[in-house]
Amino acid sequence: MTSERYNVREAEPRWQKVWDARGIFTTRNDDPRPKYYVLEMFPYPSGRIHMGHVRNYTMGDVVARYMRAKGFNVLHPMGWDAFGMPAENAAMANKVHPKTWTYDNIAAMKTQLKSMGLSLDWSRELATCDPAYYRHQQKMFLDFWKAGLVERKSSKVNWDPVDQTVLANEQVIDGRGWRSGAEVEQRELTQWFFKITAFSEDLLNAIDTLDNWPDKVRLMQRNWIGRSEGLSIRFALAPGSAPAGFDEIEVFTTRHDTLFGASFIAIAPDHPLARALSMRDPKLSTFIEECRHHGTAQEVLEKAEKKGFDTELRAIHPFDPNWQLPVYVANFILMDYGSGAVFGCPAHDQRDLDFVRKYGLPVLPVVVPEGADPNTFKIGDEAFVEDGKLANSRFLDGMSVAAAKQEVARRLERERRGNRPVAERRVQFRLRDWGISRQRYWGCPIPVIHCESCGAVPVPEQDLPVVLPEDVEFDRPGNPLDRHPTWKNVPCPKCGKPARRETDTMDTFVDSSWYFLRFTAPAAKTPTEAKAERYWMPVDQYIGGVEHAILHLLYSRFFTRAMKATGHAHLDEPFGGLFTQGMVVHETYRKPDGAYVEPAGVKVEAMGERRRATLVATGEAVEIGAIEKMSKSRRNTVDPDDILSTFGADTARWFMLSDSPPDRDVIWTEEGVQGAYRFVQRLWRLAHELAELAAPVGAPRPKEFGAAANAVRKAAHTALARVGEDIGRLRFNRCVAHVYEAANALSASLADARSAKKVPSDLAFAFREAGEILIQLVAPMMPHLAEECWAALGKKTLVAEATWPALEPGLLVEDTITLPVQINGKKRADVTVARDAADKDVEAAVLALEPVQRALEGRAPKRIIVVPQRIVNVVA
RNA sequence: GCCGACGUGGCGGAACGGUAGACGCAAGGGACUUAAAAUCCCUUGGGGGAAACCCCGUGCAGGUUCAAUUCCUGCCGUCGGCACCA
Repeated sequence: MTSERYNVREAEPRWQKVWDARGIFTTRNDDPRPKYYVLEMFPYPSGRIHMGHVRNYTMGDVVARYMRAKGFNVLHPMGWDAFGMPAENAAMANKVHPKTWTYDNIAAMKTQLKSMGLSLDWSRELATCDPAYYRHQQKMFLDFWKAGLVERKSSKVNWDPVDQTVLANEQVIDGRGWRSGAEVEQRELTQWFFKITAFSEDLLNAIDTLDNWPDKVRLMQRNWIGRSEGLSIRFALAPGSAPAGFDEIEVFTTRHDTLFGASFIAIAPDHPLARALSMRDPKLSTFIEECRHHGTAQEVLEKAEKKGFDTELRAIHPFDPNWQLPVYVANFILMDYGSGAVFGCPAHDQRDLDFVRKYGLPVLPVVVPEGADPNTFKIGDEAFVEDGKLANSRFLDGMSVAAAKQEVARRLERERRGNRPVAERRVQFRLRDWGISRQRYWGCPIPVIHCESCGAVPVPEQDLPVVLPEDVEFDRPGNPLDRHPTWKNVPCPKCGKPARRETDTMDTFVDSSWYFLRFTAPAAKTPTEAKAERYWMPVDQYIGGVEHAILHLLYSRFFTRAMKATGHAHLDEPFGGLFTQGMVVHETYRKPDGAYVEPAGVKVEAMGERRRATLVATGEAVEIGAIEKMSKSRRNTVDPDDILSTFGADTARWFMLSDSPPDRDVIWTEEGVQGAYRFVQRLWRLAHELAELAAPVGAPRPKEFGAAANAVRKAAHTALARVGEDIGRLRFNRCVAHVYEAANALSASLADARSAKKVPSDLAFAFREAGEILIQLVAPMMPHLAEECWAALGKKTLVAEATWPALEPGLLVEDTITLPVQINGKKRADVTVARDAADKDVEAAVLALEPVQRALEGRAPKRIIVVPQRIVNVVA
């Protein structure tokens, strides 16, 4: 028995050095073994890692180390999502250059990540702000352009009229600019777009092939793409009142069955007709102006009060020339979707219903529930959106919704006006093209030169990369590129006349849409290197936060397709397996005056069942508040550095894996960390105790095992089987539980052996075998401790390089099994039978049981359900 | 507002439709110690009972089933995303 303790601070750097020196995590592209590519979403270099990173990278590292032990050539790289707004904000606030700030942060975070003992191939490190990276992005932009996947068009941005600058959605707070406080306006800018909608159908269909993605993410992506089949209908405008050039409004609808319930037509505030009308109607012009005084965020627009403006134009119902519908301009109609115009059927659409209640328009139900009387069926506060039978709809009466849609489409398709059908069936997607222009400095320059005679001209390939100029000032708002004298003004590559560079940079989502491809050959002179790309792609396991479930993943799926179309990749889907982890959350603490206090400054004590918190510095009582996502504003962050230096990487890693299912939030608690640390020490002691009683390394296997030895082996192999299964599914919290169970069993056996004073050779062998298995099970999760214990067991090799132990399945099979016996669905007894007992024999054994006899009171049972190997239920 | 998830002891959680609460934490009791820490052992969903054992319990209200934490419907609460935060 040893009274020493495991010195984490000494041991962890020591093992990290050993791994480094042997270069065991550097991955070769020409390794003959099967490949496995595991990747965690790369971090934004904010300056310090946070607990979310610790969790994310621990999970990936467990997978990487496990797959390495299973004999795969594992790629596990790391890089930096290094462009973005915070660097510019820091530049404005602290007068530090974005580049300096970013690279300092990278250096600091790299040190932190290294202290976590992650099995990363640092030789492949990349930063997206490095011209060596973004030059390839510029090249691909040009290739995409040639391939017809890039487009320039107008779109809306948040404009701060005081700062004269474009704002991100997060910089708009309650409709006002975050710095100036000025009311934000929408402004139209001509911007660059990637034509992601060219792949709408394919991006949607291919979701079905992503078997190793969470269902919820697949569903979210499907909904985001939002395919709907509907009808595009041309409503003629009543003659006389409409501005010149406008004689009809085209609407898109998926509810053409409700056409006879239509009460109005609504068009978007930026619909061409609305604009034309506003020229002659100052009131409408004011209304449209009001609509522009929102940010561009969808959430804000849809939460805003529904408002409309009656244009006094009238549209003619396609089935009845005498039926006229009012035309409104409405703030909830989006120009981006469909044709920017809808017909409103209030009885069967909640938003339309709310709208007509406000403006006093009629509500006529045209679909009624099966069996309801159309004459008495009334719409109250809620629209009827379910299936039913058509009513009040002339030739559609009595039809189902589906049949009515068919009939309406059939009739209107045949009808022609002005040499075109009045309606056409259309497939509509909610997905919009990807606007990539950002009016900011710290991003990848868009390699285009604007010339008055030649238009937008691609920068010639030999002039790539277009490098960001470093002599920029952030003393005022706006994009410094736009006011840079020499960088901006260049001759046109085509005609040589004075021209100017595109000063917009790319959305940072572009940077992160192909870094996983670049990792396969990070030094290649082209964006990718075909052989390496074919070998490594797709990423077998991608791990990151759910908050990226839609945008980042969808953009990456698009980008990979676009790279395939331009010869830079060979496949469509970049991520074979996806796992979305939950957040790290923590209790909040507040002083009586309401101010938040950091956990590091708070002492929490248990008072029996209750807990109370006090300030360490003053002893002042602090209120324990809600558990929330770690954030600076709530001051409930825990600095990974503090944890790593106090308890070590293994403790932090173990705790991150142990407490919650990885796809759910984990609550960081001081007690939990203490518990993890205790287990680190316990396992270290266990290894040393085992070493005293276990057979030496390489001892011959006994021919037979006694009961005690068998029990030890069984515990170890059971854990081995379960951990293997659960790591494969990333159920790390269960792996942890299995390790605890194995350790508990082994501790108990050791105690027995010690009190018996003599350890027979079969048991000594079992101790060695079980000890090695246990350490190997722990190794992916707590790699430093595992090396230390491995050495304590007398091994001269590294556990990081050891092959995963072989399972003996025979040890897991029992001769007899004990089945729970239920009476009327409630467990009342157990029955032990032979493993392969026939159902009949099981029934007989169950009927003989005393509690069953008692319950039956001499009657025959109504039914007996025997679920083989699981349970027996007697229905009395 | 729309889309998606989640809700189980004092706490984190476990449970192919089949024994609800594995495992950990906390708490209580005990051993060791001059004492504390560390360690080890025992108890621990609620209620009833001397005990055998019984009753109640997985956010709420229903439903399907021999059997529901699990499937279905509705509601309540919390969280994530909503296209310029990353």
